[in-house]
Amino acid sequence: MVISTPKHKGHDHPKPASAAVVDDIVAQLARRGYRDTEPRRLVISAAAAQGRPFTAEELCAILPCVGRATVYRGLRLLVETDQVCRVLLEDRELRYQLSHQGHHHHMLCAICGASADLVDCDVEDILRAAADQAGFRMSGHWLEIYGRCTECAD
Amino acid sequence: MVISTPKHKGHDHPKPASAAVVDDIVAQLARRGYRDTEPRRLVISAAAAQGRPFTAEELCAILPCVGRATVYRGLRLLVETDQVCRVLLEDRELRYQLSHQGHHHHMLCAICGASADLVDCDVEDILRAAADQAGFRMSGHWLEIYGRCTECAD
DNA sequence: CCAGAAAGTGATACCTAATATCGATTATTG
DNA sequence: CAATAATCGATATTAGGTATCACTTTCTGG
Repeated sequence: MVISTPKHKGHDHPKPASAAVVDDIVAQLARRGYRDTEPRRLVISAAAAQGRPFTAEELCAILPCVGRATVYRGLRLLVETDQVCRVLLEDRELRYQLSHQGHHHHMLCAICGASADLVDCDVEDILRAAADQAGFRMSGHWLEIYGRCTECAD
Repeated sequence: MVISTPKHKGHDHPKPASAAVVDDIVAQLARRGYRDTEPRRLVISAAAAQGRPFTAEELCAILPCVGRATVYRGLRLLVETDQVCRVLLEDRELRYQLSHQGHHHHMLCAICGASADLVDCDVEDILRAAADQAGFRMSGHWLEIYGRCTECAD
């Protein structure tokens, strides 16, 4: 079981998005036929600069020069192309986060909002087996884990 | 526009809510100091009559004689007192369902909308262990399983 | 059993998050 | 460089749910 912990310690602040990361995402999109536009880059860049899961509205506030619809469209596109994943907080607020590709789940800190990836965990096999036993054919699932990260442990 | 559009096809019909079930829930509420009112009973009765997870709006449509706010308040109360639990569909639509007490998860059929309970599964221990390994102290989680029920399996 | 406090109700206003519309703008490509 | 298809952004709209507040009902205790 491999854990990829958040790279920021403490109450982090947005860090400048590396141009390389943005370029890479833009390239991924280009490969699928999506254009390289200024507003799109701004959305990607702002998303990449966040240290933890963020809301669409937060991005809108950060990018007053980009239309609201464009921010939402950009995020949707990024989710559809697996560049960004969505996480659900306990109060059902929807947030976004740069995706570290591949199937994984998130552990979300209720205190600082940080997120840690949980990969290579065998929950899925267990779920599938349990579903099977009930004659249920599992095709997908949604799982979020809530708690406190190391730093907020108390 | 509010129409009760069952996005579900299939095999079930609302069954008459047994008076005993309603009485029992009303009694549970009374024990906590909540009053026994006509609109409340209507909400409980309608909820109990559903064969599968339903939305608040559906209940509103079924109970045109009960105010919208009252339906929502009633559902919230039932959730808070563990009489009803909430389930999330894949498109993040929120639905409700009479609770069979105790911690459990739901398997939701994407075809007919039916829900089956998953109990006595050890997912939680696994999740807690995985979280521990990351120094994450798990306090809660949200899990929904999507797939096809036995009848829709074909 | 009855008055009145407290809980509950419902019409409606409001709110938030998100999508749809549509004319103007921009990126590609021939 | 012009054509055209994608994209943008201001704005309207929708969905789902909460807040308000005057009115009604339930329950209590004298």
